[in-house]
Amino acid sequence: MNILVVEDDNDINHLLCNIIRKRNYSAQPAYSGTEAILYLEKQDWDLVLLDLMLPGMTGEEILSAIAAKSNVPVIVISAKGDQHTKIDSLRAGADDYITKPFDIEEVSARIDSHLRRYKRMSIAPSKQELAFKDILVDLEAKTVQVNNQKLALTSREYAILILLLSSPKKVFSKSNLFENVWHEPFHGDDNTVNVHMSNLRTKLSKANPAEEYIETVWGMGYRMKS
Amino acid sequence: MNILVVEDDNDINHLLCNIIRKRNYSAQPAYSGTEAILYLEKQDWDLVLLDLMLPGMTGEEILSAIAAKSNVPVIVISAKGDQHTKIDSLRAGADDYITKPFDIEEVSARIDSHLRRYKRMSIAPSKQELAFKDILVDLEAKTVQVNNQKLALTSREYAILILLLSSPKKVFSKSNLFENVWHEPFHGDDNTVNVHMSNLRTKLSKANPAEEYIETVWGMGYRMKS
DNA sequence: GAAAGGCTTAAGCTAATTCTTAAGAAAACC
DNA sequence: GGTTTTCTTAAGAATTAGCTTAAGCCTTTC
Repeated sequence: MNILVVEDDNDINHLLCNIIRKRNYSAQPAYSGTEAILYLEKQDWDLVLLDLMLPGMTGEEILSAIAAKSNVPVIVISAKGDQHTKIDSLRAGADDYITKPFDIEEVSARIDSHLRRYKRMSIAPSKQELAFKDILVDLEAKTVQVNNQKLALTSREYAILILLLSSPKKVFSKSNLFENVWHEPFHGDDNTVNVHMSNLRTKLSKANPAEEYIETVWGMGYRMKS
Repeated sequence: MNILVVEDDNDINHLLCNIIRKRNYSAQPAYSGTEAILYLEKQDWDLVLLDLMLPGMTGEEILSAIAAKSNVPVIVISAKGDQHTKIDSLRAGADDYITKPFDIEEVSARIDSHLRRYKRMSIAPSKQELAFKDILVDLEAKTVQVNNQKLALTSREYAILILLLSSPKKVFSKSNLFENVWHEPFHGDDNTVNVHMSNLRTKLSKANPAEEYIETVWGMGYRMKS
């Protein structure tokens, strides 16, 4: 779960990030509206904590800018305690409104509440895909297309492919693969990864003999071949 | 949009219903926990406003009873203003917590905010029917037709079918199914889903022996067979 | 409080995948 | 060229996932 914390005050931002990390979510601080917009464009977020009083932008501007970029839930955390601002923010697209000074436990509980709801509901929408060369993975349907042909992979092979595709430039060591696919520690004398990798490569190259998709980085591990 | 208002005080219940109707949603008053549960079983709701202090039930009992019946969002409206109760309620499943005496405009704005979010994310937004091959589901009447025959499904079977049909291409893992149908965390050694799936398949294929509707994706879960 | 229907659990069974092993081939390094 | 690492292959064993059935429990209904 990735949470973006938009707050210009350094101390408060830091405090909020700590609350989030204590609950084992990842927190990314942003200190201005423009910085926040950049982060929103760059990747998907599960929740935004937003201070309304940012330099150079009004609260409504920020809220509508966020709404234009994504439909991520937004919790406003603001020093403005008046009903007028609160109601306007909620009407402008905020999902919650907490006034400063805030109770840490309450912020934590509200974050959890929104994430819980969001998680429960994100069953249907947003199509998620991974693409690389002519490999196309539909993460929801868990199908793999190569060279316009459907590829039947076992769940292990699928897990390996997904992992490699998640960071195509990264070299994954065998122990790295083992931890992420098998969720077990790796014992150096194990040929299992080799065999699975071989099987995966065979299936990929059957679908498109002209391409080589996975390369071996000698002494290091494996990586998608770019 | 149907909103259930659970509040034993007649005047406040009436006031809340009026707020809701002013925004052109329909409001249904309930004056006790047991009455609320009955309404929850009888039909689908888009939102619940809930007073925590009801005769005969504690707040947490009500919240978990609601969670067991459906995953409708719940806004708690309570006279208890202490942080402890607030945080406990949010952790117990509430989506929002408003303290009495409340600001009418704020309640209104928060209702809108939750409905907006729910609508944007809900599984089958504003659709009254689901169709797939010759399966026809009437979501209002909760009836299922296959091959022009009415199919009598139990509530669990129905819930499973609805979930699968909501994203026919998506593979639903067992834990995924469990969370969405049973509203409980999944323990790996549980055979329940298997059995229900088997029963559902049997009923479907009795109605139309020629078709296979649900396919098993080995090691991943289940999906509608396209 | 008896009956019916629905739900869960347990057990046996089948099918599919995964692991292991090992030996020869191929590739990379020095 | 020799050494090391990695790849491939294949077959059998082991493991795991899934299916089905039936019995017992629980809840609802009358």
